[in-house]
Amino acid sequence: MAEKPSRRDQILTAAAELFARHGFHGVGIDDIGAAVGISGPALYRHFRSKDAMLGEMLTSISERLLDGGQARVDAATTAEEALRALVGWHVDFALDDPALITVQMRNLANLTDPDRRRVRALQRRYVEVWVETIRRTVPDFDEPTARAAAHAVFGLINSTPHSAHLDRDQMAALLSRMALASLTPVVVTS
Amino acid sequence: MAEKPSRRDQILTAAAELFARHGFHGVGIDDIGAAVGISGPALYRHFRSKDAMLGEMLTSISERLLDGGQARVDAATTAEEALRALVGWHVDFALDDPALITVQMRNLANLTDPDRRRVRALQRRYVEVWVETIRRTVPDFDEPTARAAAHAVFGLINSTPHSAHLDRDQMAALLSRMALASLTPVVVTS
DNA sequence: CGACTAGGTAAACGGCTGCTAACCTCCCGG
DNA sequence: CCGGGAGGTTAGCAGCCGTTTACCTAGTCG
Repeated sequence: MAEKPSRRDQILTAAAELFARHGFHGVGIDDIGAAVGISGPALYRHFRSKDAMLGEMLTSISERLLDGGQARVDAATTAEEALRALVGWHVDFALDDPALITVQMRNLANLTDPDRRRVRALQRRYVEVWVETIRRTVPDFDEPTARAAAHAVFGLINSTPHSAHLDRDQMAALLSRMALASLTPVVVTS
Repeated sequence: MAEKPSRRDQILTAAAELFARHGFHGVGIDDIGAAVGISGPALYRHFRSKDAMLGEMLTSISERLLDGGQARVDAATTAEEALRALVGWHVDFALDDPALITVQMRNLANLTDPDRRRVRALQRRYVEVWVETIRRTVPDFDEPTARAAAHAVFGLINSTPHSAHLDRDQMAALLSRMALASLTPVVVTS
């Protein structure tokens, strides 16, 4: 039998799906409770507040993204390999956890101030990993351009939740190819 | 002197910016009023409800996108030209109206049911324009693939609001190049 | 000049919602 | 066997917020 997920985790994944669909303010405490079979205020046995749920959810996802990305880059030997690994990592994440990706994209504004600072810091470090990797493979991108390009690639890959009409593997292949192609126009064009 | 924008339009643009920054539910009626120098309930002289503001905002943006896109495609003579025009059109829109683009991406869920139906219908027709154009330039994409690719390109271009650290023209050039490159990997790769 | 209208105000209401309080019930270790 | 903590429950409060109401201007037009 599978490792039973702790109640906290059950709640977090359920909440993530609801937040992704209806937005943070569009979901009530009672909705989240109902989604895990308990009702309403029982959640306060596990979380200090609704804000705390979002906070924990977003910091954990940001940490996972950063750690995984860093690990892939470290494991790669060439710059091109690193970029491919990074793209693959982010694509897998977006396809396997579309709810979390959606919440991270849309609900940063609903975080508590200290939580938002923490999450932003993690995200910046993740972007930095991308920027360095991009600049190693596309040397004629200056830093601001590489940063803008990284954000654009995030947008491309994170668009997944809006178009699930392809099966997972085809989607992964398509997104990876598009992402990599979008990052190497200079070689072909100019 | 410029054509004075009607009060309604002032309100809509102010509301768009607020909705983009804080989310629909994160903005109060009083905030919107304050942003245009009047206070609170005065808005009800111009709109039936807060929902109606979002509804009008999103239907108008969807109509503009569709009409503009269709026009560019009709004006083009070759398929490649049509695709370039479409990309340029969407990029310009995203760069000139980042708030509207953000709201359209994030706040579909907050629409009234009939409004959402209307907006969805318009969006689908816009996507259809893209799908047809993409398939004319990349014939080996089947329809679902082309649709997924279109959504991915939207994500890429709409990522603009998150990374304004480049000036407008550089940003437009970068996004256009990346978008076009992401759509034509097959020619180069296989 | 008088009356109607467009547009604004402040005050109040009513419902929704996050959170707390008080209470219950297993389960488990000494 | 019994006491306490973990994890539920329902009822209720408090505050926020969209909306309505009643009232007040300033133009404008017959």
